[in-house]
Amino acid sequence: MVMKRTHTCGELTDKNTGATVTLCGWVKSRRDHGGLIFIDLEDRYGVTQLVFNPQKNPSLHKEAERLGPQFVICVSGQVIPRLAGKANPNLPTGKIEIDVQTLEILAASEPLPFDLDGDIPAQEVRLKYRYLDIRRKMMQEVLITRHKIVNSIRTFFDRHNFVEVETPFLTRSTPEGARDYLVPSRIFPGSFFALPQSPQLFKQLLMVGGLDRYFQIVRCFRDEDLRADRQPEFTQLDVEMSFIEESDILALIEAMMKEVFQNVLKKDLKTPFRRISYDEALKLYGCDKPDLRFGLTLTDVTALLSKSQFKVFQGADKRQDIIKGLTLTPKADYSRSEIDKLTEFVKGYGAAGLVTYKVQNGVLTGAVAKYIEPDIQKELIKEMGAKENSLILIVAGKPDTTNDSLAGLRLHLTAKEGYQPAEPQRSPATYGGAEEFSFCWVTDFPLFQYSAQEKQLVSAHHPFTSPQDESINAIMDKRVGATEASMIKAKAYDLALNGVEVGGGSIRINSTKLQKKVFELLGISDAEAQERFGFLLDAFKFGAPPHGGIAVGIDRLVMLLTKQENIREVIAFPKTMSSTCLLTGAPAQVDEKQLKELGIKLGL
RNA sequence: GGGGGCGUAGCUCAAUUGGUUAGAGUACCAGACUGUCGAUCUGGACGUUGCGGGUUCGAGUCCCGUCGCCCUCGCCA
Repeated sequence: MVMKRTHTCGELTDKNTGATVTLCGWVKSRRDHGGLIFIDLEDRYGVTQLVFNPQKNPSLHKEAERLGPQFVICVSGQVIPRLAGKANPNLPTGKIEIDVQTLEILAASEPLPFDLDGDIPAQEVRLKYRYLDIRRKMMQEVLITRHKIVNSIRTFFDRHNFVEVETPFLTRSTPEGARDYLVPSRIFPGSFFALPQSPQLFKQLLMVGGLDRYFQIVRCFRDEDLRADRQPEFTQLDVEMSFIEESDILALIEAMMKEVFQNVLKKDLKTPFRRISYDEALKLYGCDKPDLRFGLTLTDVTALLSKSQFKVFQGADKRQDIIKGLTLTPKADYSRSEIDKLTEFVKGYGAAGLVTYKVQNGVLTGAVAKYIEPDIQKELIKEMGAKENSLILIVAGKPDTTNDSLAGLRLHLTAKEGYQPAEPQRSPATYGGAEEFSFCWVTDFPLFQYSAQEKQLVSAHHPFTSPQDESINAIMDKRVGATEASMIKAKAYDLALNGVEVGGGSIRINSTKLQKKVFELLGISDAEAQERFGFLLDAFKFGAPPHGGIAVGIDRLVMLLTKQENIREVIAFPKTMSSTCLLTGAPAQVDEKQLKELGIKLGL
């Protein structure tokens, strides 16, 4: 194959002096002195300066005057050293320039809607002209890093004897609980495919198929409202293995991450990652994806403060409420308005309010301090590890909202205070961004959660998740009530990185009998189970090996490793917050003819 | 579905308690200029202040509605 260009715009140095070269690229800038014209020619590898000298070649110089920003050109010429003292030390190619002998304009360009080197334009503009946004260095670097990460992952799994298998996009809904994107069937009007929320069932079938070690880098689709770290279509590393246990999966992913960090970031990642049980995570951090880069842990003071006469707290334990809080030291100087803002913050999570005390002269002060009995005050200060000038922040209420709001408050305060240690004794040496990337496994998730909405137990993970061994007998032998069931732990695990959930998985049930029992507890009838995933249950009749796996969110992982604050930044063509594509205008209406063919009548 | 922020020239932003002709930088156009590298200098052109309504002598500014983008709660592993 004959390449048009002999070099890229980033590789020529004084070592190439004298060589005749051909370069292709975009005109980054033209500096026209009336006489000499300098062109910065750019491609994704770098920038090279071209010179047009009217005395050497008048007609070529005339041509160069026509060149505008972002014209695509191809030039041939000789690599010459720049004049003494005129080198540009900021460029790898700064010691040389190209004395152009031939110029071909491959494509002209209209003025761009925004400056590639200027301030980053509004999201509307970036997404509408995403191809121009991608021309920016920053975007290219992120996309290249993403490629390297994915490439490193593929190489890792290939070397460990995994087989990448593609699974269908046109399929049935999998039991993950999010809304499906539906695709109408033309052959069967009124019937629909669903785009997969994940390849969950297929990967289990691959285990039944004896493939033993499967992985896939695969697109998944969920029709839910978006967030800074959520897109309607996103990419997962999907993994499933047979004849393994939970610890095997964790170790595998740790090894993979270590390799990715080494290959892509040139950083040594410490393994094994920290492990924390779901219960412990909830207790100390109020959430199941704790950011362990810093301390500022929560303290449960339900028992103590329920005894108080203060009616916000009194009898909380009897109402099934909890009282938890955190202590900032030394932060008694928070102003009234700052505290009001924090109160508004927790109210955003549905908390009734925020009770705040300052510790001064060994006692609590603040608007509502007088309602707390002296002996309880003393005990509270002790339990919360507070000291002189500490600020104690307390939320009371339903467990979920209390934990949610305090987990949010913890992150909020940490960001606000710049990772300053609140209490070094209880959170040793974990402040100050000492750790750039803090992975942790959250294990021992509950198998079920009670859904108040449905008045029914639902799967915390998905219905094929195996309970832990000690609970299996309980489930099989006797009838398990709702409260007992909510105590059962699953062989399920999540991977959190800097407070972001980047993965999750489980060991699956491979016993038909146990699966039946779990469906029973979930209120799924035999008929319904057969209807929704009968094909999986059938498969399990024919020798299903014990198996389990995990899925890792590639977009989120790339986002964290490239220090981006939004998932859009690591996706070439992302959707807006309202799941539209500003570039193509999708979703869009379709021809009446298309609808008719699909048997669809709009009832808007 | 709820809460919040933003929307002014192609782009990034400004515009005093509501005040008279809505500015700046950059990009664009024209001209000048032989060592620049964010080139420089001179001049020019560029606005339905997202859209619709209202209050007012007067609205970019206040009110109501609506659309778009972003953040967040719910939702979503």
